[in-house]
Amino acid sequence: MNEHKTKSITSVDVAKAAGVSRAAVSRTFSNNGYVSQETKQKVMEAANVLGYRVNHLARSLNRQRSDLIGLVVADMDNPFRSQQVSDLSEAILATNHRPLLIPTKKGRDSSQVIDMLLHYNVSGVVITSDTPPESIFKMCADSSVPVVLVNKQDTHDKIDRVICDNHKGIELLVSAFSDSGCERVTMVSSKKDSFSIRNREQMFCELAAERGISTTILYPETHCYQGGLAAAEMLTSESVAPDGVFCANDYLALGVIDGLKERLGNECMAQIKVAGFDDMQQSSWSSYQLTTVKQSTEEMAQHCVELLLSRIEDPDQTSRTRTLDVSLIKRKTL
Amino acid sequence: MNEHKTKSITSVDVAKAAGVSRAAVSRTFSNNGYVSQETKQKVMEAANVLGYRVNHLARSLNRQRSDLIGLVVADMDNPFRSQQVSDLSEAILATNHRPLLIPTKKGRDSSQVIDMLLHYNVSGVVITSDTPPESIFKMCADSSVPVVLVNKQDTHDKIDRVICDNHKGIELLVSAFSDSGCERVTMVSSKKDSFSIRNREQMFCELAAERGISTTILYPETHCYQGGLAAAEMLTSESVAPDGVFCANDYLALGVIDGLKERLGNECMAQIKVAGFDDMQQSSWSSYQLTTVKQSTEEMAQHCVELLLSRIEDPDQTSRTRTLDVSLIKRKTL
DNA sequence: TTGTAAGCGTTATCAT
DNA sequence: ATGATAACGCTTACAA
Repeated sequence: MNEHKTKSITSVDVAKAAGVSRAAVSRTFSNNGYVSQETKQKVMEAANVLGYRVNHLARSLNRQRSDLIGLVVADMDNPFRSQQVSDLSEAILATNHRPLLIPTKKGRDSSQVIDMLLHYNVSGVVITSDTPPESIFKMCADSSVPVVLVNKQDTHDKIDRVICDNHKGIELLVSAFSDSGCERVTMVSSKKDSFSIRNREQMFCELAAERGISTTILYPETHCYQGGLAAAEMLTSESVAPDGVFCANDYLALGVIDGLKERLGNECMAQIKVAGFDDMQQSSWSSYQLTTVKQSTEEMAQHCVELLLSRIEDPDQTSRTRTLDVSLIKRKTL
Repeated sequence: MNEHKTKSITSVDVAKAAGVSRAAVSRTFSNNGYVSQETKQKVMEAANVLGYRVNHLARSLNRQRSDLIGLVVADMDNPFRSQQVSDLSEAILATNHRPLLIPTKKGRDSSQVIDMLLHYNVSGVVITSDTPPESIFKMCADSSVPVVLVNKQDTHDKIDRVICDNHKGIELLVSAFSDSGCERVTMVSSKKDSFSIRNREQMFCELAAERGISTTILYPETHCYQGGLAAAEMLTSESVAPDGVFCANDYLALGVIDGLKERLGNECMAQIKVAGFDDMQQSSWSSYQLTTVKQSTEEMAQHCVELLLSRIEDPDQTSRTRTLDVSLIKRKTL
């Protein structure tokens, strides 16, 4: 417990105390180059006594990479998003990198985001925002910063993606609707743009048609709880009621369920089948018991860091796309 | 659009291009020291052409502070927590700092957390974890890194806190229970330790007693949805049913409501008053319509950055505690 | 107002 | 295996 309140302990201090050169200190802490057990020991001891910690800023400056990973995310209010963020940051930490959180709420200027990323020499970037301005990842790619896009359509040279298997998911769902005898199912989509939503929309129509299920699509303003509420209103004012409702994501579905219950009473859920997509935490709550398709955020995070790490190793490999497996979670609503 | 794929543009490049010294470049970008309009202009132009960006790593190394703010948070699964994180990171960004996200999930070694913080010379730390190991903020304080504790009891020299006004909140709630004629209300707490929970527990018992309301306390394992479910089970197996239930936080309350409905049927909520604390997003969902006390996460975030900034300015001022105002949100359950 | 030069704390190269 | 030494890119006295 020394009292150097202001001046911080550097490798020089440790070197002096241990009676070695600062190169030796560097080598012991970076596991790089040769150090004898003996000196390593001495260095460690001196470091402990002095309370020395490697200065990552200096290290990063020298190595030209910071071990920081930019985590660009919009809509953290969405609980599914925050789950993604949580798992991503855990995964990033697990690989000895640090997540630099960059929320892109109410239209933060994308050039600002780019600046943060580039200013800090981030070693990589994960983008889970719904509609990331192309400029962001283009800029990163141009500066040869590894980028992983999560559930985004965009494709770009040297940029990897991980996409959840919407096709399989929709297939599972359509089968389920079909198996429970649904003939007219309405899909709840959203006006706001999003790859996942559009993609699911298209596939649902295709696969439903193949099974002889007729489809209608509703477009509330947003794809969140409020949007679901609005969709429920549209649903109940339609001339012929559908026998099933597929929501582009769980967040919408919860709103739809609540809206339906509000208008039609709690028992209405027995008459109409509802399904969502994502399997967010709340979907399992007993007020909802939503049947849905699960995409594991943990696996997603795992894929992201693997892709990132591999591209940090070898920046010039061609773009890869990892598909995230999904599975049907059968609950009460379908 | 130049093609220096690998070599990045430094202030020297800009200086050359603009025909000035690199000090001039530094001055223009750091708004520090004198620069004539004329040279500023030249520098800016050259920088634009070259696509120059200040290297924050180098700047930080030199200035001995990184403008990074450590965001230490546990339990990001809790939607209220993620809302806090979201607002905090926005507020941090707004002050031209960057949030370094440090989740402390399944007992990450606290020394690891400290390392991350100290390795990067963070300019400050916000801790919203429920039970942050004392060692973390002690270490930071010793290294004179500004720390703000959110809803924590601990107090330490040079460490600031922002605490939500539990007293006022509980008062509002007790009045509400009293006004609707409740005489026996059960409080749902939790075995897991948490300042907010304990604090509310104690105050509730005190204030309820003053009003002649008798209280019982339940201790499920955790203070989340599952804990609420468990509490509901205990509640329904008690000999005499209470006429009111106060949950230490909304997350518990949602579980309690769902548990109650499951056991007693949907209509049971007419018989029993329920209230929570925090006002998380889901509490307003129509399946719950939970009456609760709101603590604004935005204001909380605002307080945090203000305290942090002020302490960065003047590190030696005495500890301050900011109290977060709360208000009663009346919905259907009480 | 501008330029020069000395750091900031590491790491990597090159001798030894 | 170890020790000088030159980067890494920026800021900031101090001179001019």
